[in-house]
Formats: sequence, C-alpha cells, structure tokens
Amino acid sequence: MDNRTQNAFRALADPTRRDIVQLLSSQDMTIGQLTDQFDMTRAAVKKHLTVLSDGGLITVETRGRERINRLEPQGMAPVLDWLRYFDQFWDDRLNSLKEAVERKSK
Amino acid sequence: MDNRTQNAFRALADPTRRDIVQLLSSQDMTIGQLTDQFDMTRAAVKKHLTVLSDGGLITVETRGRERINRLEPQGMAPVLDWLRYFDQFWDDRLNSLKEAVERKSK
DNA sequence: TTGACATAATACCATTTGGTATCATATTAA
DNA sequence: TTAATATGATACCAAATGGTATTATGTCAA
Repeated sequence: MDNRTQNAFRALADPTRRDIVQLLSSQDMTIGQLTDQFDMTRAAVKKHLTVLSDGGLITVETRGRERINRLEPQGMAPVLDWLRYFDQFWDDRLNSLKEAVERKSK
Repeated sequence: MDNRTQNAFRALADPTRRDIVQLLSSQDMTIGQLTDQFDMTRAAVKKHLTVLSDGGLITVETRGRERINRLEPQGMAPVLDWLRYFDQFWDDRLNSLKEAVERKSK
C-alpha cells in the first residue's frame, strides 16, 4: 500500500483543494488569506489544508502567529509517476505537455 | 464547474479504481474477469466501473451477454491538462516523464 | 424451451467526507 | 498586562462513499 500515492490522489480529488493548490502556485498564503477566497469557514479550509499536507502537496512554516502555507512541488511526484505507467495509452495531449516543458527548459 | 475534470480526478482517487485502470491497460476485461482480481463482490466492482465511466476513463462495449470494459486513453486528458497548470513548479521527475515519452515516440 | 451464465439494479449499512459552530491557544501591539 | 489577531481543536451533522445481499434481466446452449 503506497500511502504517498493514495494520499496525493485523494488530496487532488476535491475541487476546493485543487483551487487551493492553484492559488498557492502563484503565492504563499496564510489560512486567513485562503479563506477570503472561498465561501466557507476557516475550519473547513483548515481541514482541506490538512488533507493537502497529508498528501505531501503543501508545507507549513510558522512565522509568529501566522502560518504560511506553501506549495510543495515534489508532492506531485507520486501522481506523475503513476500516470507514467500509461505511456502507451496517452494521446497527443501528452505530447503538447511534453512540448510545453521543453519550451520552458530552454 | 468543469465536471469532466472533477469526475476524472474523483475516479482516480480510489486505489481499487486505479488498480482497475492498470489492469485494463494491459487487457480489456469483463466485470467477471475484473472481479476475480479483487476481494470484493461483483456489485462493488460494478460501482467502481460506473465511477470510472463517469470519469470518462473507460468505455463499455456490449458483446452478447458480456460487456467488455476498455480503457479510454483520452479520459486522462483533463487530468494532464490540469497538471500542466503547474509547469513552473515541477521538478525533474517531470523531465524524466518527458524523456520517457520521447523514447517511446522514436 | 429451459437452465445456466453474465450482468444490472435496488435496498440497505457502516464509515468517511465536507461542512458548521464553538471553544482554546499563542502572538502581537497598545 | 490586556485586547485584538491568527490559528488550532473538538464536537457535531448531513451527505457521499464503498461495501454487501438480494432480486431482476437478458443471452447462450442443450
């Protein structure tokens, strides 16, 4: 049982959590800042952050009374590894992904 | 609300369903054949197949009294598209993914 | 036509999930 | 020191989820 893979996939299964990941990709944020972006309580956002943390997708740094939530890029690795299992099935949408990465790395 | 993306991520969130996807990647299978691979009832497997179908990851072809479950590679596209959003965050595990695809396409 | 086979559908159940409300804790600033 | 701020923790709830058992439907073969 690969818990890292399971926890990462589980973390990405909820739309609010995927939105949080996108928000954190542009900027580190506190729970308070994140909560402002959603129509739910801070406690609910906190639960989502716990699931994201369990999934290895974010890390938290305490700074004074604030806690900075930060995207952990390596956390996506188990997901990418699992997807690679299906090389032979992917269509050219994956090729465009590949090309985008190539453009970036130039 | 992008239901395709949500349904695909949801479909991949369960370990049994990911196992089913892997099994179907090597061979099309009926429910009966799939059920043999798991320690659960046919009804439970059927539910997972419904979720996978909702997620666009499999298609079903009726052949006589059998129903052949087949992997639908394009179904992974919404997931890949979403992941591409994070180009700038990915580490070299993505590069190795890119390289694997390049090797294949030669 | 009848029985066996392959599957679908439904009702039901325990647990998990996503949310709220409330209370507790720690830090900053006046 | 005390009040405001930022967050954590807990109890609780409704709905979704993952499973079973049971019943129904359609197809193949003798």
